[in-house]
Amino acid sequence: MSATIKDVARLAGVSKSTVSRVLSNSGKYSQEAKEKVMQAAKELNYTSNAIARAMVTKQTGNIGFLIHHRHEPVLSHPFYSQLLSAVVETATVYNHGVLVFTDRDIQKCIENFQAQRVDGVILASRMTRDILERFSAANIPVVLVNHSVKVENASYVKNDDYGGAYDAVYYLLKQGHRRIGLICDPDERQRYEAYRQALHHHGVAYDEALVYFTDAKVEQGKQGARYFLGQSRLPSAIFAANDMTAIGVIKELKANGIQVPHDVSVVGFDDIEFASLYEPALTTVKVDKTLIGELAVRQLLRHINSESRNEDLGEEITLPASLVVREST
Amino acid sequence: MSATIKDVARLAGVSKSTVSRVLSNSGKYSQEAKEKVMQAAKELNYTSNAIARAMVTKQTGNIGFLIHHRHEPVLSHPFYSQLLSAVVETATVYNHGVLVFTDRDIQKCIENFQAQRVDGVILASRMTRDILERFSAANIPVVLVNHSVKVENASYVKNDDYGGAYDAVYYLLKQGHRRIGLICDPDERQRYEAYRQALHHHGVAYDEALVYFTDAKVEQGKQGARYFLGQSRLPSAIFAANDMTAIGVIKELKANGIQVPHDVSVVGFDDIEFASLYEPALTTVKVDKTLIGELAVRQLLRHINSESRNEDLGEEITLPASLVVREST
DNA sequence: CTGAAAGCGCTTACAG
DNA sequence: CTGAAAGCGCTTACAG
Repeated sequence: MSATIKDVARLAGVSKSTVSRVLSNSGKYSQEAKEKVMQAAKELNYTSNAIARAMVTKQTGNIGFLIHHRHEPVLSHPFYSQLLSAVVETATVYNHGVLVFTDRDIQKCIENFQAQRVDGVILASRMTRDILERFSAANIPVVLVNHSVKVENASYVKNDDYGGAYDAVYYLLKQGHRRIGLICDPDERQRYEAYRQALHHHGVAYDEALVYFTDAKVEQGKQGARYFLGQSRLPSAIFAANDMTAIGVIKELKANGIQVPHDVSVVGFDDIEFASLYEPALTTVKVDKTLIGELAVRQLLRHINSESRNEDLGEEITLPASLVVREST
Repeated sequence: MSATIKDVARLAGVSKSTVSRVLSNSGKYSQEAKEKVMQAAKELNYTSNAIARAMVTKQTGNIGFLIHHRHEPVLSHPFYSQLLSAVVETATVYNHGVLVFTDRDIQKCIENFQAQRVDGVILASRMTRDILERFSAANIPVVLVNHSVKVENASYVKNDDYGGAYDAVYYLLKQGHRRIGLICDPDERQRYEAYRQALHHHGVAYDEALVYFTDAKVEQGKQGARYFLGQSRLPSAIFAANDMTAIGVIKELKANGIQVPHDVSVVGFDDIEFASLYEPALTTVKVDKTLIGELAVRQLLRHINSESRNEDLGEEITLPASLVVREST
């Protein structure tokens, strides 16, 4: 179908070896050879075959992106779509493609990545230790995003969840709030801990009844709001540790005639694009999804390009999170 | 590194051919051979090498997803992220990976797709005819999403933009509106035409001053609102032919003390997740992004799997669009 | 039903 | 600087 290196060689009157050298710009070749090859390649409309190259170099030039959340696809979640967008753009800059899989069956995803021989993968979902070990066994470099299961020789790019959450709660405290509700994904330990500590440091007793664990979705936020609505006394502020949840909370409160921020203050987490668009605009913890994505691929590429030495390249980058005060508090 | 078919063959005491047959479940093999091979494969932790297979079968099992918009990445736009999500999920079901590229340089993307030998690609962006012809020349099947440049042997999955937009304007007309503004991406010819026709069919003169062409973004929506605000008389309704634009319009109107829908009605287009979350919840034209994504990969797979015959498989699927009336009108 | 052999399109030592 | 040859890990006729 499409021309191969062999066709080019024949037309240029040189060997395949020479063609390969000039096309990949490696090794030595004469200016004359180069011209003939280039000319022939253009004439034949030659495009390189990454598959065949990968066969020998063991590098496909593709990185994998894996995402799932409790067996549900979340690729369209604003947080992840922005992350993926940054990943794809950065990878493209470095001439890498990104291969995406989401599947309820995570084992199948791993197999696919292995079969496709990706050079490395970015894990954007919560993974268990044994899953990480499979990657390690398969000798596939990984970098984990916003993740805390430690495993050797993996890199981490994360947001300062603890700091961000602490700031959020501290801010609420400073505003005079003492009854502060928390709605949090049970996997977000850092945010939960920060909430506890901030309270503790400021002499506010921790009240279990003020904490509601649930998924990071709008509907779950509504549920959380209902949970608080069911209590004899409403918290004066709610830290919904995710913007989608925060929006659900506000909507449900409004539906029950409760004004935000007049009656209850709400702060979210993530600063998705919609946070500033919503009304009231969300006070939230800003997470730099674009930078996270960018650093994740950079870090991964570093692993990939230094496979030779078996040193532990595991590095951990934590990006600062900052509170953005808007209208919901 | 990882075990190959050869290792499995040795351990199982059969030939590579036999291993290949049982592993890919093709051709004939005895039950006995199967057991030995399976056992050996498991023991060695064998995973197939899709690259090597692609080398001979000429099928990588990957499809490409290309997106860009006037040289800007839009992967994180809610419309496209939902589309991609559906594409990835559907592809996964059919055991295909999806390789994503976004680049300002679209030629480079095409080269990458060719080099990676994707089996086909889904084009989610506006493409010019010559770009489509490159795919055709490279013999890569394509399916275009929401796209109108016709090219032979390509399939189209689109939304009934014309019908949806017509319904939206008709609805506004029925509500008694006569001065209806339009804010529209210049590439969305169908929406524009539907606007004109609906007006025409109902005896309302077309007024060029009521039409503002711009990009489908929040900021551009604000600009559009300002444009109308600058006129001596505000339209009584604005059809912002994209939800992001519609939100921008509403925000800007509000900022100027104008109530939606009390003073001005606004209808959007797309029904992104945020449309129903925003306040006022957007009246908009619902586009089934998930179904579009699903049908696009199904259609593409059909092309891929019937490459033998050279018949024109170009098919065009148009999905109905329906108006969803909420609070902004 | 099974195995030996060729071949997919490249890259990379190895000689020259 | 250049070419012949081996080999990457598979699949697929072809014999048997």
